[in-house]
Amino acid sequence: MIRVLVVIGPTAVGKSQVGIQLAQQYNGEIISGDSIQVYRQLNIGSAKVSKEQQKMVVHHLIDTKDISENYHVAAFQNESRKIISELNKNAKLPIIVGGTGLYIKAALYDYQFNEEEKLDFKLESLTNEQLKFKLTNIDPQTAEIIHINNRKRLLRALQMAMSGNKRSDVLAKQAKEPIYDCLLIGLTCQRDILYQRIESRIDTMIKEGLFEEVDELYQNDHALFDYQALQAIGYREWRDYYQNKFDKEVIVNNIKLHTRQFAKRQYTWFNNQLPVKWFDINDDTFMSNIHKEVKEWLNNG
RNA sequence: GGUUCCGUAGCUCAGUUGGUAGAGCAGUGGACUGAAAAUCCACGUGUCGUUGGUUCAAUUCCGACCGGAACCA
Repeated sequence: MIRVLVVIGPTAVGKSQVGIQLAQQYNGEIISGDSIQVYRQLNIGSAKVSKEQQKMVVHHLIDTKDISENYHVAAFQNESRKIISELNKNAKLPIIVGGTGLYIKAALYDYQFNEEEKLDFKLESLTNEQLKFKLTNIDPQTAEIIHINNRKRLLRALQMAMSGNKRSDVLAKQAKEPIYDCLLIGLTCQRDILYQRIESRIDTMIKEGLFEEVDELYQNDHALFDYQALQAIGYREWRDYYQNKFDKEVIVNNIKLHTRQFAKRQYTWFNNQLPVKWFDINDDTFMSNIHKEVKEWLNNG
């Protein structure tokens, strides 16, 4: 089994730095497990690793898309797996570093996506009740699981069912186990400390020119906020600024608020979806503990 | 100084024609298989400003006091 090292954790705990250290020590290359850092134009707000850091260690899946493109799990799974097997051929240790739980799990586990799905059944005009009713008829098992208010999921499940790939069937075929020999290192710290880190990280982003970054994109393209990529925290909030709803101070506070809420959701995912070994970054020995863990893992099997 | 209004959950406010109260936001927990930095779900006891009075019963009515706002002098 190919070995894959993974560094995860909520936003602003310091994953990038740890990833770089591990890559240097264990002859690895980094695969970014992040749904936003793939976009070339989103730099400051996505907390992308700097050019200097990218020179220290090879980083993959950063700056691979234009903001006008839509990115998604299936693409990430495909691309990351290709890189993993290539690195393995060259005797490099693949290290996934990122905070997008679904992407990382889809790469590591037996998630299956169909090659080409033509999903264009024009369901947008239906109400949630109608969607749920239709889904109950074709794929009752899935209909039971998805809450009626979760329109996005209802739509997706119905599209799948109508294209002949019932979600419940697809899931039933999967082994639900990792396809790699992976070690998941989780970085954490006390909640209030994390929230402080988030606060100061965003203040730093503003100083580094987050607004200017957004403003330049907006001046070039007033349809900016319609792009999927612009749903990213740190970016989408500025729409309210251009619509004269809030001033900059309120926008910045909203970015902080949304980032905190995001970090909490990340914890929920990591704690319940993946077998993570957690290390507290405020523990003086956390880095050496991680090394111990990694070495043990590399020496086994 | 006078008049009027306000003081209820961390915040913004409803409400009880007198039977000790509930929304939104925040917060916490959870779900998650092609938007995931997305989307969705669950969870609400708080001396109803303080203190007297009326009453079987007061957060609700009356008085005083404290804090805040507006207006008049």
